[in-house]
Amino acid sequence: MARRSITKAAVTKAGTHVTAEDVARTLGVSQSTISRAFSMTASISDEMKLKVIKAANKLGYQPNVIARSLITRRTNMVAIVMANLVDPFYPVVLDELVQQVQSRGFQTLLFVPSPGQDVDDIMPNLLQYQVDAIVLTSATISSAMARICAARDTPVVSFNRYVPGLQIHAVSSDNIAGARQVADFLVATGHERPAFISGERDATTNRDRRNGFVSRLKQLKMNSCIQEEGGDFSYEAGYAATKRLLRRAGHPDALFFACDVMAIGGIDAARELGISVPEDISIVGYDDVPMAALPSYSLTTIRQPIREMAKAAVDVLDLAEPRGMKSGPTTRMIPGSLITRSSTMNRRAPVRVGKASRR
Amino acid sequence: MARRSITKAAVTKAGTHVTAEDVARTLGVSQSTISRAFSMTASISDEMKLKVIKAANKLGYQPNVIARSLITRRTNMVAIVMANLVDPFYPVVLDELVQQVQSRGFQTLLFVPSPGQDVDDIMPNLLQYQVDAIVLTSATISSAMARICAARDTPVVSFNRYVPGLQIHAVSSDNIAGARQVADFLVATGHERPAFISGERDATTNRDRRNGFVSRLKQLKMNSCIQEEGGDFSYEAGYAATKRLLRRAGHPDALFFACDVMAIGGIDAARELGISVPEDISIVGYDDVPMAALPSYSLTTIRQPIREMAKAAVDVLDLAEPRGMKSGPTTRMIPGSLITRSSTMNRRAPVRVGKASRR
DNA sequence: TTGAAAGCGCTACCAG
DNA sequence: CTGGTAGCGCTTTCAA
Repeated sequence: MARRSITKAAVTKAGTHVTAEDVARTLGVSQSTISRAFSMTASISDEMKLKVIKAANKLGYQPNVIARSLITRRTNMVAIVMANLVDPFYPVVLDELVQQVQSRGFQTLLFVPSPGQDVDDIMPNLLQYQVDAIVLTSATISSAMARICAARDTPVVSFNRYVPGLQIHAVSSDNIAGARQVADFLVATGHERPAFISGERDATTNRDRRNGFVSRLKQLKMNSCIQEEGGDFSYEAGYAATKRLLRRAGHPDALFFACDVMAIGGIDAARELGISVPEDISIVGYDDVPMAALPSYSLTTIRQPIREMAKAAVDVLDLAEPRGMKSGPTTRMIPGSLITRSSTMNRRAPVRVGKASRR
Repeated sequence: MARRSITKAAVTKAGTHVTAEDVARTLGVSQSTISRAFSMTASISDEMKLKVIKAANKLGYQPNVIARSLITRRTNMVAIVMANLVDPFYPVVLDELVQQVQSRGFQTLLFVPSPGQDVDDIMPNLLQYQVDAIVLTSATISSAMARICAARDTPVVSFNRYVPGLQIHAVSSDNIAGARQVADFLVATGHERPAFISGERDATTNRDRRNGFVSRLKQLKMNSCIQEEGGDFSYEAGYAATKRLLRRAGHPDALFFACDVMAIGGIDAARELGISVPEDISIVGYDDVPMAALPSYSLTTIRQPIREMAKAAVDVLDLAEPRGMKSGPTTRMIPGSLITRSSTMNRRAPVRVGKASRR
């Protein structure tokens, strides 16, 4: 026993690893008092609190949040799962999400599934870290996994995807309404042969954008909408699909892409074929990524309100509450807005629509 | 049917916090045994291990890594501090770093300093989480903070910056050598009035690129290098600096920017002024961000070997070792390579240099 | 190989 | 308001 305390004292002296116990000893108070000085709920005299803080600073003491977590059952960590960091849409999403998380006094544990790994595979690992909440971006989990999270009272929100019936929260922009705005706009500006180029076939974002677009065109008595499969949401997919489409007969006069990055690939493909944008063909994207505003592309698109979406997503996790999902799963759809730039033009009065703006 | 209800029961129980104790009780063994089944160093019979794992799965038990951390003093978390997620260089860096961290069985705790907050401000918070190591991207800490980390045996590596004399590891690309390659290339292709447009004035990346460029030009008997201050590494800074520079007399025939994003701003600015790239002026960037390869820009640049840099950064943290910095701070500089595209041309034989390539 | 017991550093409850 | 005391869930001696 004696040997043990000698060792401990030596370690303390070395400056490594100062504990509340150490601070208590130098002050001749109890360890509980040190704890109270760093808690905002516990009652402690201002005088004592000041004394403790001062001593703590001198010794370099910082409460160990890991030890705290063990007893409070809260780690103050939110897991964010994000499969694709490189597509320009996601850095903005991550930035806004992390800001929201941090502004509530929480930290972000970031999980990037390796290629070929799906979210369910990483969930067990993630849950071991006892995170207080989980944000899934452009991904979903199985209903079995959703049940496990519910049983643990760990709220989960899906960002930019939703699965009807799945017992997790969801926040996305209103993709159907956004796509309808595009249809309205293209028809109003005199386009007669619109096409939709899809991204990842089964993603809800893709389906909603396509369905909203096609169904609104039908309502407007425009029954022929060419469709081309891109396969995924990449630049390469947009580029390749555009080349295929434009080489075939019956050229469309407007292309609506499932996302901006694809649309930018589409613009480059059209230009390579000697087809001018917007004189020969109008191009519309979805997202309003930073690149869409560059003068070389100046892409007409639907702006996703990422900041509000991120705020809504983190709000619904209800981090201030002790734990759990209070009110059953919520689905929130936030409307986007049409940003007209010069990748589209009015074919009734052949003047460029919108104005070029740099970034 | 029967199996189904068992599963359901297990999940329900999972809600009430399955601990090693619970698994031990159902198996009639000690809690220590459960612990040993999930440890790879402890000795346990294969038979027992299997039995424990099976029971654990049935009950939905997962070891609580927070509790484990308290005693092992290792959280298996690496903090990554990244101030700017939006500039296209950083998503790639983050992606590679996280891959490296995860591939070693660690997780990433991501810190994004809010505007106006510097890294020293967030370090105390970060250290409370008892992370095993810290990666700072494009940022440094005070020497006082470096000493605190050293005292705690928490290794720190600075990615893409270095501070001579600071007791932390550093990994960056060899910016001086890269800039020299640019100078060599521009002189070899007949440029006579080069200019350098700087980014953030005091960043080591900026200083090394400028100094490497200017000093190499001098060696090559080209003593006049125009310099223009951009102020920061943004598109806007590159755009504005280019406008200022090109409106003044004595037009340069080549612009070397402190980074790609600035160079892209520069291309847009030049085009707006009716100056053709590369016919009237050659433009070179630094980084090789994904956008640099787009046909609209097709930017000649120095490619930073981000994957190797990320690997080197995480390697130097020596995560496999119990703790601490074994061998004093290391500084590694990894060479980049010149990628010639069509934003530059050979002014001796006026034909475009390099070939356009999409992304 | 296994079980019992002692903590890791902290919070939370109970008296005083 | 403060000190004592009991754990949080786990790893790790030390015996058996």
